[in-house]
Amino acid sequence: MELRLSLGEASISKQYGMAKKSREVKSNGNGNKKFSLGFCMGLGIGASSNVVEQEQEKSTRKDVVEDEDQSDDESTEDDEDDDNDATAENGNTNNTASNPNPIQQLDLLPLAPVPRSNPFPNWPPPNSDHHDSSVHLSLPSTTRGFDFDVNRLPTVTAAAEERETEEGRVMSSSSPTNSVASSFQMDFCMFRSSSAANGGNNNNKKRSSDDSAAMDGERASSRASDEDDNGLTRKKLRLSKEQSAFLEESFKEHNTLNPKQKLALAKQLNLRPRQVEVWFQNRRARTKLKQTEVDCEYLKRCCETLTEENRRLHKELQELRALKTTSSNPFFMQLPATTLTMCPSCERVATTTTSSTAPPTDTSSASAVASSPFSLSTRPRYYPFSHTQPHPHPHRSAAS
DNA sequence: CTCCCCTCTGCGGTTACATCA
DNA sequence: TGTGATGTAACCGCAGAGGGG
Repeated sequence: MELRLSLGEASISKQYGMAKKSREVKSNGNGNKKFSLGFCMGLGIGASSNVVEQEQEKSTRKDVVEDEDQSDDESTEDDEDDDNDATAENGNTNNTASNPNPIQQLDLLPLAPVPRSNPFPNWPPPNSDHHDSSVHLSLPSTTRGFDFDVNRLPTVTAAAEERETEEGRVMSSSSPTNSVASSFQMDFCMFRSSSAANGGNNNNKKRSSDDSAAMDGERASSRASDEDDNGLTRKKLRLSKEQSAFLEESFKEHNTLNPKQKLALAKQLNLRPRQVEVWFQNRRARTKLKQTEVDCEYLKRCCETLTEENRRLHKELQELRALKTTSSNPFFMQLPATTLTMCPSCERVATTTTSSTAPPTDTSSASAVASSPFSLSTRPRYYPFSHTQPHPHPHRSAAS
């Protein structure tokens, strides 16, 4: 089987001209090799076996069940309803559990199109304004305003299957990057490997609680895409505005997610938990980057202000020296030492009279920096720089 | 208790793709 | 229509925490 797979991968990689990283076959930690069955469908030719379809559906169900084990408010009736819906949609009444060794059916894969069930029975949501994905499959994804939401797993109804069968020709002849089939199949790959990974985990490490088992499954599912988009072009999946807005709102509340939150969010948005996880990771990264930019800008302003202050001080010093050399006042030298300071905010020079015996104040010392209004502790926080919190003006108090 | 292994998670960096000017 | 810039989803590798044997 591995040989068959590697051949398939090679063909795909060759066909797509990809520099594929060697992650096609991995150990699942139990010494067994696991691989993506679904990748064979990535040829864009279409799957050929009902058995394969059943396997996909079965693994999908497993994912869904495990996901819903994670959520407290889910009942198993929903699962059954989903199963029924999927079966009804598919028109496939075969007993999927009756196949003892479905993996052996792999060699039937890459030929004729086959009816596909909906891997996510509740996908798309009933009130979704997204159209049946099968309608959009015939459209090139590069078209502007193309409405096919690649984030949603395709729902292929029996009525749409014929159309899709015809469109398979278009898909297979189109460029891989434009092929809707690629994302289509990537999703199948993930479901497939999810179940495989779950099995591996269960064999490898026995867990007593359903929770932990589900966690393993979820995590495996999360990372599954890392392993199983073998040879397929990574499809860019744009989140819808609604999804982004919802995620954004959620991020405002908490910028990290615990597994339950992640699953709930994924379920609510009809995304995979992995997508939610990645979105939050990227969102945190963006926040950090923004903060870095703000800090950078802030330090730049600090630098500019200090440069200006330095320039003024030099100018002031020159004036004082000129005054000193031109002054014939005998009391000039007996005046107490004066330290000039400038408020970086209002840019006014203030004088501080010190004892003539005291050492001159070093305005560039660390203490001066630490007391500077530009200390890092007061740097702005990812919002526009403002002076809403004016710093105390030492020279004002000294002057008063 | 300590060590080792495994899993999970977050992060930094990067890649790949979609979109726009 | 082609192209570079930009935004971002997805990926990779690593580190650290935590649990179990």
